[in-house]
Amino acid sequence: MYAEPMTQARNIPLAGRPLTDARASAHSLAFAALSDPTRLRLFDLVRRAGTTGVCACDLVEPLDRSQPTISHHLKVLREAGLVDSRREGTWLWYFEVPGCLDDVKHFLR
Amino acid sequence: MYAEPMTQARNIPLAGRPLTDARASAHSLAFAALSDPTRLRLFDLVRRAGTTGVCACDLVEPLDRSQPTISHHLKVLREAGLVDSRREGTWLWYFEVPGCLDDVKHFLR
DNA sequence: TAGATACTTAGACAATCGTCAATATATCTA
DNA sequence: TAGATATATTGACGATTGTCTAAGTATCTA
Repeated sequence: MYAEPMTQARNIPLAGRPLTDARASAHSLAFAALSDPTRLRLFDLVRRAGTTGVCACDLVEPLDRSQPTISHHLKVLREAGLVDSRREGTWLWYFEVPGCLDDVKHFLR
Repeated sequence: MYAEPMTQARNIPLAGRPLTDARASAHSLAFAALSDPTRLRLFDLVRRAGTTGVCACDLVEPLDRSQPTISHHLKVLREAGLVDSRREGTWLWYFEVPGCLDDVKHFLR
Protein backbone atom coordinates (compact mmCIF):
# COMPACT_ATOMS: atom_id res chain seq x y z
CA MET A 1 0.00 0.00 0.00
CA TYR A 2 0.99 3.59 -0.60
CA ALA A 3 0.57 6.67 1.53
CA GLU A 4 -2.02 9.22 0.48
CA PRO A 5 -0.59 10.78 -2.69
CA MET A 6 0.29 14.46 -3.03
CA THR A 7 -0.16 15.32 0.61
CA GLN A 8 3.18 17.06 0.63
CA ALA A 9 2.72 19.14 -2.47
CA ARG A 10 -0.77 20.38 -1.82
CA ASN A 11 -2.10 23.19 0.24
CA ILE A 12 0.82 25.56 0.20
CA PRO A 13 -0.82 28.87 1.10
CA LEU A 14 -0.68 31.66 -1.45
CA ALA A 15 -0.02 35.30 -0.71
CA GLY A 16 -3.18 37.38 -0.98
CA ARG A 17 -6.18 36.43 -3.08
CA PRO A 18 -5.75 34.95 -6.54
CA LEU A 19 -6.83 36.89 -9.61
CA THR A 20 -10.56 36.51 -10.21
CA ASP A 21 -11.80 35.27 -13.54
CA ALA A 22 -13.40 38.64 -14.27
CA ARG A 23 -10.22 40.61 -13.60
CA ALA A 24 -8.18 38.11 -15.56
CA SER A 25 -10.46 38.55 -18.56
CA ALA A 26 -10.26 42.33 -18.35
CA HIS A 27 -6.47 42.38 -18.08
CA SER A 28 -5.96 39.76 -20.75
CA LEU A 29 -7.98 41.93 -23.14
CA ALA A 30 -5.42 44.70 -22.76
CA PHE A 31 -2.52 42.28 -23.08
CA ALA A 32 -4.09 40.74 -26.18
CA ALA A 33 -4.27 44.20 -27.74
CA LEU A 34 -0.51 44.51 -27.25
CA SER A 35 0.33 40.96 -28.29
CA ASP A 36 0.98 41.64 -31.96
CA PRO A 37 4.25 43.36 -32.98
CA THR A 38 2.65 45.57 -35.61
CA ARG A 39 -0.12 46.65 -33.28
CA LEU A 40 2.35 47.28 -30.47
CA ARG A 41 4.40 49.54 -32.71
CA LEU A 42 1.18 51.24 -33.75
CA PHE A 43 0.24 51.88 -30.13
CA ASP A 44 3.75 53.14 -29.48
CA LEU A 45 3.44 55.66 -32.31
CA VAL A 46 0.09 56.88 -31.00
CA ARG A 47 1.46 57.23 -27.47
CA ARG A 48 4.42 59.26 -28.64
CA ALA A 49 2.07 61.72 -30.29
CA GLY A 50 0.88 62.87 -26.87
CA THR A 51 -2.42 64.63 -26.27
CA THR A 52 -2.46 66.12 -29.77
CA GLY A 53 -2.53 62.66 -31.24
CA VAL A 54 -1.45 61.53 -34.68
CA CYS A 55 -3.34 61.47 -37.95
CA ALA A 56 -4.21 57.93 -39.05
CA CYS A 57 -2.82 58.77 -42.46
CA ASP A 58 0.62 59.09 -40.88
CA LEU A 59 0.52 55.58 -39.44
CA VAL A 60 0.31 53.53 -42.61
CA GLU A 61 3.71 54.15 -44.15
CA PRO A 62 5.95 53.60 -41.09
CA LEU A 63 4.32 50.25 -40.32
CA ASP A 64 4.46 48.88 -43.86
CA ARG A 65 0.96 47.43 -43.81
CA SER A 66 -2.06 48.15 -45.94
CA GLN A 67 -4.31 51.01 -44.87
CA PRO A 68 -7.24 48.67 -43.99
CA THR A 69 -4.92 46.59 -41.83
CA ILE A 70 -3.89 49.69 -39.87
CA SER A 71 -7.55 50.63 -39.55
CA HIS A 72 -8.30 47.17 -38.20
CA HIS A 73 -5.52 47.38 -35.62
CA LEU A 74 -6.69 50.82 -34.52
CA LYS A 75 -10.14 49.36 -33.99
CA VAL A 76 -8.70 46.61 -31.79
CA LEU A 77 -6.79 49.18 -29.75
CA ARG A 78 -9.90 51.35 -29.43
CA GLU A 79 -12.09 48.43 -28.35
CA ALA A 80 -9.50 47.56 -25.72
CA GLY A 81 -9.81 51.12 -24.43
CA LEU A 82 -6.21 52.02 -25.20
CA VAL A 83 -6.78 54.70 -27.84
CA ASP A 84 -9.53 57.02 -28.97
CA SER A 85 -9.92 59.38 -31.91
CA ARG A 86 -11.08 62.87 -32.74
CA ARG A 87 -12.29 63.83 -36.19
CA GLU A 88 -10.89 66.84 -38.00
CA GLY A 89 -12.47 67.12 -41.43
CA THR A 90 -11.65 63.95 -43.30
CA TRP A 91 -8.85 63.15 -40.90
CA LEU A 92 -9.00 61.12 -37.73
CA TRP A 93 -6.50 61.94 -34.99
CA TYR A 94 -5.74 59.06 -32.70
CA PHE A 95 -4.48 59.54 -29.15
CA GLU A 96 -3.81 57.39 -26.13
CA VAL A 97 -6.59 57.19 -23.56
CA PRO A 98 -5.09 58.70 -20.39
CA GLY A 99 -4.56 56.13 -17.67
CA CYS A 100 -5.60 53.30 -19.95
CA LEU A 101 -2.87 51.01 -18.65
CA ASP A 102 -3.09 51.84 -14.96
CA ASP A 103 -4.86 48.58 -14.12
CA VAL A 104 -2.42 46.28 -15.86
CA LYS A 105 0.53 48.30 -14.59
CA HIS A 106 -0.77 47.73 -11.10
CA PHE A 107 -1.17 44.04 -11.82
CA LEU A 108 2.38 43.72 -13.11
CA ARG A 109 3.81 45.63 -10.16
CA MET B 1 -7.45 71.71 -59.07
CA TYR B 2 -6.75 70.75 -55.45
CA ALA B 3 -3.88 71.65 -53.21
CA GLU B 4 -1.34 68.96 -52.39
CA PRO B 5 -3.24 66.51 -50.19
CA MET B 6 -2.33 65.72 -46.61
CA THR B 7 0.27 68.44 -46.22
CA GLN B 8 -1.28 69.53 -42.97
CA ALA B 9 -1.59 66.15 -41.33
CA ARG B 10 1.80 64.76 -42.17
CA ASN B 11 5.16 65.14 -40.56
CA ILE B 12 4.16 65.85 -37.00
CA PRO B 13 7.35 65.04 -35.09
CA LEU B 14 7.21 62.24 -32.53
CA ALA B 15 8.81 62.26 -29.11
CA GLY B 16 11.91 60.05 -29.02
CA ARG B 17 12.52 57.12 -31.32
CA PRO B 18 9.70 54.74 -32.23
CA LEU B 19 9.77 51.15 -31.06
CA THR B 20 11.95 49.01 -33.31
CA ASP B 21 10.54 45.90 -34.92
CA ALA B 22 12.87 43.71 -32.86
CA ARG B 23 11.85 45.26 -29.55
CA ALA B 24 8.20 45.15 -30.54
CA SER B 25 8.47 41.43 -31.27
CA ALA B 26 10.18 40.74 -27.96
CA HIS B 27 7.64 42.68 -25.95
CA SER B 28 4.66 41.30 -27.82
CA LEU B 29 5.84 37.78 -26.97
CA ALA B 30 5.48 38.58 -23.28
CA PHE B 31 2.13 40.26 -23.81
CA ALA B 32 0.92 37.28 -25.84
CA ALA B 33 1.82 34.99 -22.97
CA LEU B 34 -0.49 37.05 -20.75
CA SER B 35 -3.25 37.46 -23.31
CA ASP B 36 -5.34 34.47 -22.28
CA PRO B 37 -7.44 34.66 -19.08
CA THR B 38 -6.67 31.13 -17.95
CA ARG B 39 -2.96 31.57 -18.56
CA LEU B 40 -2.97 34.94 -16.80
CA ARG B 41 -4.59 33.38 -13.72
CA LEU B 42 -2.03 30.60 -13.94
CA PHE B 43 0.83 33.08 -13.99
CA ASP B 44 -0.77 34.93 -11.09
CA LEU B 45 -0.89 31.74 -9.02
CA VAL B 46 2.75 31.00 -9.78
CA ARG B 47 3.79 34.54 -8.86
CA ARG B 48 1.98 34.42 -5.55
CA ALA B 49 3.91 31.29 -4.64
CA GLY B 50 7.09 33.37 -4.38
CA THR B 51 10.58 31.90 -4.65
CA THR B 52 9.44 28.54 -3.30
CA GLY B 53 7.13 28.15 -6.23
CA VAL B 54 4.04 26.01 -6.53
CA CYS B 55 3.65 22.37 -7.46
CA ALA B 56 2.07 21.91 -10.89
CA CYS B 57 -0.33 19.44 -9.35
CA ASP B 58 -1.83 22.31 -7.34
CA LEU B 59 -2.60 24.35 -10.44
CA VAL B 60 -5.04 22.07 -12.21
CA GLU B 61 -8.01 22.18 -9.86
CA PRO B 62 -8.25 25.95 -9.22
CA LEU B 63 -8.20 26.71 -12.94
CA ASP B 64 -10.78 24.11 -13.93
CA ARG B 65 -8.91 22.92 -16.98
CA SER B 66 -7.51 19.53 -17.91
CA GLN B 67 -4.00 18.61 -16.78
CA PRO B 68 -2.61 18.67 -20.35
CA THR B 69 -4.07 22.14 -20.85
CA ILE B 70 -2.34 23.44 -17.73
CA SER B 71 0.87 21.77 -18.87
CA HIS B 72 0.55 23.48 -22.24
CA HIS B 73 0.01 26.90 -20.67
CA LEU B 74 3.00 26.41 -18.37
CA LYS B 75 5.09 25.64 -21.44
CA VAL B 76 3.97 28.87 -23.09
CA LEU B 77 4.84 30.84 -19.96
CA ARG B 78 8.22 29.12 -19.74
CA GLU B 79 9.04 29.76 -23.40
CA ALA B 80 8.16 33.41 -22.88
CA GLY B 81 10.69 33.50 -20.05
CA LEU B 82 8.11 34.25 -17.38
CA VAL B 83 8.36 31.07 -15.32
CA ASP B 84 10.80 28.25 -14.73
CA SER B 85 10.60 24.97 -12.83
CA ARG B 86 12.58 22.84 -10.42
CA ARG B 87 12.06 19.12 -10.10
CA GLU B 88 11.48 17.47 -6.76
CA GLY B 89 10.89 13.79 -7.23
CA THR B 90 7.90 13.34 -9.45
CA TRP B 91 6.80 16.89 -8.79
CA LEU B 92 7.67 20.03 -10.68
CA TRP B 93 7.70 23.29 -8.77
CA TYR B 94 7.04 26.32 -10.92
CA PHE B 95 8.22 29.78 -9.95
CA GLU B 96 8.33 33.22 -11.52
CA VAL B 97 11.59 34.17 -13.22
CA PRO B 98 12.88 37.18 -11.25
CA GLY B 99 12.77 40.38 -13.26
CA CYS B 100 11.02 38.68 -16.15
CA LEU B 101 8.69 41.63 -16.70
CA ASP B 102 11.17 44.46 -16.21
CA ASP B 103 11.39 45.20 -19.93
CA VAL B 104 7.67 45.43 -20.56
CA LYS B 105 7.14 47.35 -17.33
CA HIS B 106 9.65 49.86 -18.59
CA PHE B 107 7.86 50.03 -21.92
CA LEU B 108 4.48 50.63 -20.29
CA ARG B 109 5.92 53.32 -18.01
C1' DT C 1 -23.58 68.04 -56.81
C1' DA C 2 -19.41 65.74 -58.46
C1' DG C 3 -14.98 64.36 -57.69
C1' DA C 4 -11.24 63.75 -54.56
C1' DT C 5 -9.25 62.19 -50.17
C1' DA C 6 -9.56 59.65 -45.56
C1' DC C 7 -11.17 55.98 -43.39
C1' DT C 8 -14.17 51.72 -42.43
C1' DT C 9 -16.40 47.43 -43.50
C1' DA C 10 -16.93 42.97 -45.87
C1' DG C 11 -15.26 38.81 -47.28
C1' DA C 12 -11.66 35.55 -47.90
C1' DC C 13 -7.60 32.84 -46.57
C1' DA C 14 -3.74 30.67 -44.18
C1' DA C 15 -1.89 30.45 -39.67
C1' DT C 16 -2.17 30.23 -34.84
C1' DC C 17 -4.64 29.22 -30.51
C1' DG C 18 -7.09 26.91 -26.52
C1' DT C 19 -8.86 22.83 -25.43
C1' DC C 20 -9.46 17.88 -24.83
C1' DA C 21 -8.75 12.61 -24.75
C1' DA C 22 -5.29 9.40 -25.38
C1' DT C 23 -0.77 8.14 -24.89
C1' DA C 24 4.08 8.53 -23.55
C1' DT C 25 7.78 9.59 -20.26
C1' DA C 26 9.83 10.29 -15.66
C1' DT C 27 10.30 9.24 -10.98
C1' DC C 28 9.50 6.97 -6.74
C1' DT C 29 8.73 2.86 -3.81
C1' DA C 30 7.76 -1.69 -2.30
C1' DT D 1 11.33 -4.70 -11.66
C1' DA D 2 6.41 -3.59 -11.41
C1' DG D 3 2.94 -0.56 -10.24
C1' DA D 4 1.62 4.01 -8.96
C1' DT D 5 1.72 9.01 -9.39
C1' DA D 6 3.17 13.42 -11.82
C1' DT D 7 3.91 15.64 -15.88
C1' DA D 8 4.64 16.10 -20.98
C1' DT D 9 3.55 15.15 -25.75
C1' DT D 10 0.53 13.95 -29.66
C1' DG D 11 -3.10 14.62 -32.56
C1' DA D 12 -7.39 16.46 -33.35
C1' DC D 13 -11.08 20.04 -33.33
C1' DG D 14 -13.47 24.49 -33.71
C1' DA D 15 -12.46 29.32 -32.93
C1' DT D 16 -9.80 33.33 -33.48
C1' DT D 17 -6.21 36.18 -35.72
C1' DG D 18 -3.52 39.09 -39.13
C1' DT D 19 -3.52 40.18 -43.59
C1' DC D 20 -5.09 41.41 -48.13
C1' DT D 21 -8.28 43.22 -52.02
C1' DA D 22 -12.57 45.20 -53.11
C1' DA D 23 -16.20 47.95 -52.03
C1' DG D 24 -18.65 51.15 -48.97
C1' DT D 25 -19.14 55.57 -46.11
C1' DA D 26 -17.82 60.26 -44.66
C1' DT D 27 -16.14 64.74 -45.46
C1' DC D 28 -14.41 68.53 -47.96
C1' DT D 29 -14.25 71.79 -51.95
C1' DA D 30 -14.90 73.80 -56.35
